[in-house]
Formats: sequence, structure tokens, C-alpha cells
Amino acid sequence: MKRKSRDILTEHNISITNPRILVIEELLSHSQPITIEVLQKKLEGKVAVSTLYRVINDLKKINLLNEFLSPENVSVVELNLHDDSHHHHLFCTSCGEIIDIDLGKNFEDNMSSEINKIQKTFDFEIHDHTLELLGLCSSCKKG
Amino acid sequence: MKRKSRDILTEHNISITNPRILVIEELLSHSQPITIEVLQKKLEGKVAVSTLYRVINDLKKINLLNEFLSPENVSVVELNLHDDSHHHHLFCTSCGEIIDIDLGKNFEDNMSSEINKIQKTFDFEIHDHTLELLGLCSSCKKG
DNA sequence: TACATAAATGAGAATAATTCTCATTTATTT
DNA sequence: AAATAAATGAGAATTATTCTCATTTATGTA
Repeated sequence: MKRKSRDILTEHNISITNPRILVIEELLSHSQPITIEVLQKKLEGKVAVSTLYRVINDLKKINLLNEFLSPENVSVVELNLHDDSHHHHLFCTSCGEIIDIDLGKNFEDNMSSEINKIQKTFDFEIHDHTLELLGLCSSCKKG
Repeated sequence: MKRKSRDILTEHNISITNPRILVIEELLSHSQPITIEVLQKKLEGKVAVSTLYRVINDLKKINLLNEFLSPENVSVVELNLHDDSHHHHLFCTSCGEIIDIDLGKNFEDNMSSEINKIQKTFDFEIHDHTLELLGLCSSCKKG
């Protein structure tokens, strides 16, 4: 894990420091996005809070990390190891779980043509889009 | 305008106060969403900052106002006069302009069926979705 | 219309998340 | 291994938002 974290930093051409390794290791050990609050707790005593924020910004700059907001406006981060970063999020509004999802190719194509129409209507040049789905996860909808 | 603002408050069954009237008037005079910062400037000297936030929360509670975040995480508000609040946003990432958009019925239908698939795949119960488009508005894409 | 009660306001203090500062430590390059 | 550049830690500063509480305003009732 430490090795992998180092390799990631090397590949991205930024210097290898302990805080960066620790942050990446922590994110690697999660398969899903986590809030900054949780990340902070996990690194308590190992990485200063100011450094944590700095590392997050450093990793964002080289596009190794995505940051976005949950429906309650809480900052959430996730590693973006491969450059196929285009995906969407599914939020459980009860427990806060967040799941990365991909949409079917058909649907993404559909969306592209819809976006084309909108570009023309509003004379915009659209570069990106986000789609987020909100609801209850399987355990919360039962409970 | 003042009359209309009063009527809106009456319809929604909350007490009619000056700060509420002023906030609603200000929002009525804008056809598009505006940031809290701008709203604050416009009401400077007329409504205390703490009251502004309180009024925003009051109006949100009765679903008369929507609040959301721009791509730069700036809070943006808009009146929601009719209950057909389902729409999406188009952001200019250069000047910050925000436009309300509706998607074609076909496309929304398409989205519904995609969402159905996702509900099954992840065993979620999806209640809502947001779609935001980011790009350059007609003047920014030229300049 | 006036009174009593409940609700809303203003001003500034408190809080929370994030960024900044700067002296010290750690990486990188040679 | 030394010199230079970059990153870090600790806490101060900043910003947006919420909270507190004494005062003002609105509402319901007689």
C-alpha cells in the first residue's frame, strides 16, 4: 500500500512526502468517497489539519483527487486513479452513504444530444455536467 | 411588487414582516437565481445579515425558495413561486451567470428509466436527482 | 382599537470549515 | 553530503453561517 502510494506520487511527478502518502493510503483503503471530516479523524495525530487541506488541494491540482459536495453540503473526496473520471453519484439521504455510478452508454449519448440542444438554445458552450441521484440505500429504506 | 410580496406571504401562511417583504421583492425583481452575497449587498442597511439568513431559512421551510450551490460552492437562491420546481441549472464557469433550464420531456423520461435501472442495481429507492451543466455563456465564449 | 402574547428582528458574539503565515523540517538536486 | 527548494505543523486569520438575547413588531382577541 505504501509502495503503491509512492508510485502514484512518482507517476504524477510530485514530491513524495509522508502526509501525501498517508492521505493516499487512507483513500486507497476506501473503495467509496469519504468526507473530509472522516479523513481528518483517520489521520488525527499523523497529519496536521492545515496540511491535510493542502494535500487535498495538491492532489486536486494534478487531478488525482476529486472533491464534491454531498446533498448536505459536506465536502467529500475520492481518488481518481485512472483518467476515466467521468461518473456520477448516488447518495443515501439518510445514512450519508455515497456510491459511484456509471450510466449506460445509451443514456449518456442521449444526454449528449440533449446537451447539444441546450447549447444551441442558450448559445452556451457546455464543457461538463454532473448528475446526482438522491434516495435511500437498501438498509435505510427498510429501517 | 410590495403587494405581490405580501400576497405570497399570506398564501403561504407566514407572518408578514418587512425583511421578508424586502427579500421577496428583491428576488422577484430578478428573473434568475442570485448569490446570497449579491442579495446581501442589495439589502444592505435595510435587513440585518442575521435576519437575511433567517428569512432565507424561513422561506426554504415553506418551499418558497430554493437554495443550491454554484460550481465554486457559492450559495445561490431563487424564488420558487409555482410548485413546478423541478428544473436544472446551466452555469457559466467564467462570469458566474446561472440560468434555469428545463429538459425535454423525452429526455426526462429517458432519465427516469435509467434511474429505474440504477434503483434495481443498487437496491436504492431514488427520490430526486439534480443535473447541472457547466460551460461558457455566449459572451464569455467570445471574449 | 387596544392589549396580551407570540413571533421576528438587529447587533454582535460564537462556531465551523478552510486558508494563510511563518518558522522549522523534509525532499530533491548536484 | 551540502545547498536549494518544497512541504509541514501549529496556530492565527478569514469567511460564511448560526446563535443569543434584549428590543421591536405582528397577530389574535376582547
